[in-house]
Amino acid sequence: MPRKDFPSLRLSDIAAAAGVGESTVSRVLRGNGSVSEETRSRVREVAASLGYVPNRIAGTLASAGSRVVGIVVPSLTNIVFPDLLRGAAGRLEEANHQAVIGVSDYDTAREASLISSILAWRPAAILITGLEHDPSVLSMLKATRTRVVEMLDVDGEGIDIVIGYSNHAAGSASADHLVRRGYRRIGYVGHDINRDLRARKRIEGFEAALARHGLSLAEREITLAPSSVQAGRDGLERILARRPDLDAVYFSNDDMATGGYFHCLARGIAVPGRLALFGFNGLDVGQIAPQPLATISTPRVHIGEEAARLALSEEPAQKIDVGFTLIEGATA
Amino acid sequence: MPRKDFPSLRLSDIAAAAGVGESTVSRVLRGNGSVSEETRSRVREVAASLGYVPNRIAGTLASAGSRVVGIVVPSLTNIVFPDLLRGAAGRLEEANHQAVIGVSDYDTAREASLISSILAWRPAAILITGLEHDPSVLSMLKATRTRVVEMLDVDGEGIDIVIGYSNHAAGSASADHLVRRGYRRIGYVGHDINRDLRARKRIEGFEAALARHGLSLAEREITLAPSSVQAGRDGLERILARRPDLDAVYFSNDDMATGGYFHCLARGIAVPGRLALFGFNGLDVGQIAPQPLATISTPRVHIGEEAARLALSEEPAQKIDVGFTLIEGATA
DNA sequence: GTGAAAGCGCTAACAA
DNA sequence: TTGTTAGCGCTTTCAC
Repeated sequence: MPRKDFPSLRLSDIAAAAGVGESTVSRVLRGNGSVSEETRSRVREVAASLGYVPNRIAGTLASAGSRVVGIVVPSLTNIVFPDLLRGAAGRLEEANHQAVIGVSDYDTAREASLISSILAWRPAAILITGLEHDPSVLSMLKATRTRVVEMLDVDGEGIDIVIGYSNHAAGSASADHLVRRGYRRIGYVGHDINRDLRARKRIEGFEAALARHGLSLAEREITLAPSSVQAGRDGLERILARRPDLDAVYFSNDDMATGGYFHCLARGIAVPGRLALFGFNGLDVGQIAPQPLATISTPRVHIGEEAARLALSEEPAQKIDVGFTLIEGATA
Repeated sequence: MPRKDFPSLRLSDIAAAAGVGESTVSRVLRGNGSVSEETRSRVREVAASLGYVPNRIAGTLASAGSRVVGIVVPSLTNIVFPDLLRGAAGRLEEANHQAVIGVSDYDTAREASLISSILAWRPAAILITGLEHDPSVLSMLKATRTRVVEMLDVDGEGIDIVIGYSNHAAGSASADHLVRRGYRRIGYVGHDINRDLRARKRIEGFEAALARHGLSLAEREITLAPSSVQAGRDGLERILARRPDLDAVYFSNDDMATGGYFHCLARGIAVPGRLALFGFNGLDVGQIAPQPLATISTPRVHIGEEAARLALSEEPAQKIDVGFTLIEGATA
């Protein structure tokens, strides 16, 4: 039964026990400054034996440089964001920094409030997704002059550092591919694009490319819910009920497309003979399926890693397009 | 181009600008203490217009009560842990707390070091997974008297609060189910059980139950890698190469089982006629497949939520078994 | 209802 | 190489 206000060991306790001054203990524990080998080991010993855990709150306040990095993601349901976190957390740990996370649930107001409470910890940097934010975010970030990295998108203006890929271009590339393969009656099965702005940019890019080919989307089916395998399966069923003549369907992402693929398997719809399927993300599950999913793969873990690295760097503001890779797969 | 050491606005700046004392500003901003409506609104206005963001580092140091909760998970690759985080992060946000996360990569030494650095932030509580930890973890946690919640497992001794399910019992229930259905030549396809101790407890429970039925595992195929769809597909292929006569395979989790299912689809192996498949976790993807996967579903988001709630509560140490649900599915 | 002042536990000059 | 001391920005008595 732990208690909250429990006077834990302080630096001065260690100093007293080791018979040295506080600053000496501080030097030893932080490994800087010069301390004789003898005192050094004695202090370490005492600290360890007493189970001393330095108070970083005090340390940070005194040194005005926190080792915290805030990360705000819109969701944890889609594996894309855990991937991003994984990359970032790994790098941060190497650099001896701590990740404070927030989940905005694709809500810009909530994102703003999460950012504001993270800012209260005076983080060394803050990592967020996308380029569209509540106006207050911009002013808070500018005012605190915190290093900011915006991830996963390059279609627009960034605040400081931007690293990602063009969702618009990814959508276009998907359309070009389907058209090149001869598909003409193409439908779209998507999830809530009012909230997921990157999915929206993809379908916009997709339609723009179709238009360049003199085509347009034959039908669209949009679920007002987060993306999921279930939503993809149901969405495909509904769109086919309305337009049984579709020859290809573009999905808002791989989860959705996997659901669509399952629908085809269950109903005996030949893929891609009767219907082609195209996703986005390049998830493991889509690639291991009996027919690897045609999709676009993105280097998510890498983006997280680089975002963390840049966040802690002194590099100037910049926009980095890491690109994407079209996977031909076997469903289109 | 943000700079690190930038003298941000302090409480005293607001106090000066509003023409009141520091303590008054503090009272207003924290909404306690009595302040006249007039001063209150004036202070708020000034603070807002100047874009003041309180420094929680200083606040926490002064009040000795951090609003940080540490969470250490072994991985983010398996959606189970993001689910846990999602549940916990939601509850923490409601309670105005911040989540600091660490990813241990199933390494107990790294877990210990993550816990120790999180402890340096004097968190209100710390959430970890499983009941097996480096001995140092126990002593650190005891020494700091931090509230601890261990999640996802109840098979063993806990430190403080424990919330999860019995992996051993889940394994046993899976075996009982397969045996009841008439399967006798049962194999196991698993991932690195030296690191994933909960997967190990499941297969131990599974074998114990088989033994009670007078049976034993016909064959086992273990990949020394994290679980994945790919590993499951490859694992099933290998185990069948050695023992083509298996009539059922138990997988270490649903990702693995999904891979196995894909292998069967690709090779035209009739499921469950020729081979039954059984997983663990009850993931979305397994349930939406043409044949819903036989598996055991666990309330992961709920565990995360409850863990967060309990972590911030004053409840006594306790162990909560939230149980699990066997999903018959159509693959066994 | 409000302000002054004493810390919270550490770091970082500055001395010695 | 080591100790002393003045803050870091806030919260919290304690006066008024």
